[in-house]
Amino acid sequence: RLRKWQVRARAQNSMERNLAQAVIELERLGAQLGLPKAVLDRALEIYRSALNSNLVRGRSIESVMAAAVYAACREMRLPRTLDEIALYTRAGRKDVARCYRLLLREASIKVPLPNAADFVPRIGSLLRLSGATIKRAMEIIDQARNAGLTAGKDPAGLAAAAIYIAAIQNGEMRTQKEVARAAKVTEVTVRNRYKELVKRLDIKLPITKK
Amino acid sequence: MIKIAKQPTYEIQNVVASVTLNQRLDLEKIAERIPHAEYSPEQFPGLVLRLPRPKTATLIFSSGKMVCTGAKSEAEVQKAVKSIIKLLKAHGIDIKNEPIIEVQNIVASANLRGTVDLERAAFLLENSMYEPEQFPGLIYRMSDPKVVLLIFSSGKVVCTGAKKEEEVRRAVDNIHKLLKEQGVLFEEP
DNA sequence: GCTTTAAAAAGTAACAT
DNA sequence: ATGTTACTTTTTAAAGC
Repeated sequence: RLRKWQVRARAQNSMERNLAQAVIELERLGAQLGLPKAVLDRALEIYRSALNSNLVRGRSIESVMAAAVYAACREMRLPRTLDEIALYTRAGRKDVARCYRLLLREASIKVPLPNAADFVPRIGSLLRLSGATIKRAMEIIDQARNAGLTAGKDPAGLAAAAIYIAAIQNGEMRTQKEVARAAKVTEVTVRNRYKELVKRLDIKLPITKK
Repeated sequence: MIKIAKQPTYEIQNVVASVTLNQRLDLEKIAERIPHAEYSPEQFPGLVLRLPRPKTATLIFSSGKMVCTGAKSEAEVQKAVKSIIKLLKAHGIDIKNEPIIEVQNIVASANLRGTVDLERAAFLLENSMYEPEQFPGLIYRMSDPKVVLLIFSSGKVVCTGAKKEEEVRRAVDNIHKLLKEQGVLFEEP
């Protein structure tokens, strides 16, 4: 019986040690990404469930915590891409992505589908655009979804294109380069999405040629 | 007018097979004698032999086991393995046993002939994963046959993990039926 | 777990012209 | 601004680290 108690105590200790290290990692990530406390709390909950399901065994605490933070952001509809989070992690995007998929499948974490509109406020504020323009961009995204133009597309790219169009329509024009940088996608992606939206949604733009 | 139900079409794109020769092979000797053989043991233990026809790449190991990839059919696998053995023999490598060939994986592309609402499909299908931020297709794990399907909004599908062509056919028919039942496939040929 | 090989799908990216 | 090449996802065996 003593043996059983020792095994249990040892397991408990290793879990506590793991969690202590995970909290340090979480605080570091939270500070670098500037995430609100509610998201960090949720990320820790997710990490705890992963730990209790033995999903951390054989994986780095860093990768699993990064995946938990990404899952928490997604749950709470915060516009953070996986690449952004992986940037602050020693492990690469590939490893964090793998841990994230593990959380979805094995820890039965449910995450809402990414919505391009969720990215609009953040990109809009980075570009110092008006509330009206942000609202217009969200309308465009809504139209795009109804027209079936969003399937398979990167939500950040769609948000960038919608903002690019909305800004022009509201006389607050930003270049494709500026929008692309704020949305963390390439100019080519902004251009491709923008062209498709204008064509398929019959969007009329003020004479902005050249 | 007679309604002709548009059946999904599919095409096998890649067949991977393992081959057992039941004899050890000297990869160094093969690499020396066959100039286009690629062999870097520090990088990978297998020697790579590419055939132009059928267009395949075969990995050869010192244990006498091989992995043939790139064939478009099981018949092409047979041809490729025969060619490899003939090539080895022509370079003085003795092959005495008949190769035991086993298909390990079949990859096929398919067309459902319609568009798919991936967002709704992701909610309705239990074993699915849809992360457009990462990959444009919806990943669906089918239990019978046990294959994985990558489904795109265009109605194009990739089926992988099958070991028999029959499994590909069933998987494509199953997903076609399933998506129709769930009302997420909009057929428009 | 990684290394290597092939192949499709559609999207995004990097670098060249 | 367009074109090319390349990478993302999935599957599968092989021998060894």
